[in-house]
Amino acid sequence: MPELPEVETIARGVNKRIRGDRIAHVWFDRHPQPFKTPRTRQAKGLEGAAILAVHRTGKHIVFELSSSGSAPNAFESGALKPDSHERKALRPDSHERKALRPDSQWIVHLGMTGRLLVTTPESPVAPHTHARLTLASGRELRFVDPRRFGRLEFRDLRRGDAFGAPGDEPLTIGANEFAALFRGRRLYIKAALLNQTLLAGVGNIYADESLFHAEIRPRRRANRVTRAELDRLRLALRQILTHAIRLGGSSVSDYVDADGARGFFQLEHCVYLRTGQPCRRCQTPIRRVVVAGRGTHFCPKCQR
DNA sequence: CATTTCACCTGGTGGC
DNA sequence: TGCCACCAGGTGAAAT
Repeated sequence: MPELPEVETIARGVNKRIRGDRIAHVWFDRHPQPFKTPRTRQAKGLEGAAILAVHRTGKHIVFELSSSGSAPNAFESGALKPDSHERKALRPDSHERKALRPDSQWIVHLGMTGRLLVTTPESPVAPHTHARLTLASGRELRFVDPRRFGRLEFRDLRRGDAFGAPGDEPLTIGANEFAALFRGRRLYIKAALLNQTLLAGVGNIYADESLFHAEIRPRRRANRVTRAELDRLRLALRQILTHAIRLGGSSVSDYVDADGARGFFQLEHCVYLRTGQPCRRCQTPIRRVVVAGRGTHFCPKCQR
C-alpha cells in the first residue's frame, strides 16, 4: 500500500516501540508468496535476535538485528514490566549501542496492502495475518497483508549480504544527480518516477502529486523535460514527501501506521483520485489516463 | 539494452 | 440481494 511517507511513518513507529526488544518466538503462516528467504531459514535467523534499530530505505523497512551477542534485555531478568513507561529503559544507552553491531537484517516490503502492527498477544488476529513475532517484552509484531504482494526477507550480514536500495533517495538527492537520472531516457516521466532503480520510494500517489506541483504532464518523455522543470520536480517531490511524512502519510483506503492510526495527507491531494473534480488551482476538471499501467491523474491546463 | 505489458492476489465500489 | 466489471498505494518476469 505504502510509498515513502507511509513506510517512513511505519518504520519510525515500529522503531519507537520495539527498539531494544528481543524476538522470542516466530510464527509464519503457510502461504509461500511473502517469503523471499525460505520461511524456515528466516524463522531460525529471527528467533532470539535483538532488535537494534528499525528504519526505512526506499519502500523497504529494515530491521537491524543482533543474533549473536544478544542485547541486554531487562525483561529477561524480570526486572521490568513490559507495559509501563519503563519501556524506554529497554533502549540500549549510547554506551551499549556502540558495542552492538547488527549481524543480520530483516527486510519487510509492504507491497500494496501490507501492514506492520505492534499489538498485545490478546488482541484479535486480523484475517490475512502472515507473521507473528512474539517479543521478549510480551508484545507482538504482526505482518498483515490481504493481497500478499508484500515480501519478507532475511539477510546475514556476516556473509556480506547487506540490503541496499538500488535507487537514490528522493529526499537527499542533489539537483545534478537528479537531472542525470532522466538523461537519454525516452520513457514517460511518470514511468521514470515510478522506477525504483532510479529513485527509491516514489509510488503512484506522489508521482502524480509531484508532477502536478511541478506543472509537468505525466506523458512527457523523460529526456524532453527541461532542466528547469526537473529542478522544480525535485523540489516538489522533496517538499511533498516531507510534508506527507509530517502528516503521517496518505490514508487512501485502509492504510494505518504501527498504532493503527490513519494519515492525513490524502486531504491535500491535488490530483490523485480526483478524476472529474475541479483542479484546486484553476477549476479545470482533473483527467485520468493510464500511464505505465497505472491510473494517472493530472490537470490538463496547469500541467504542460 | 531499454521499455512495456502482464501476472500475481483480495477486497471494495458502483452499475444493472 | 446478486452478479459483474473495474479499480486499488507494488514489483519483477516475460515479451517487445
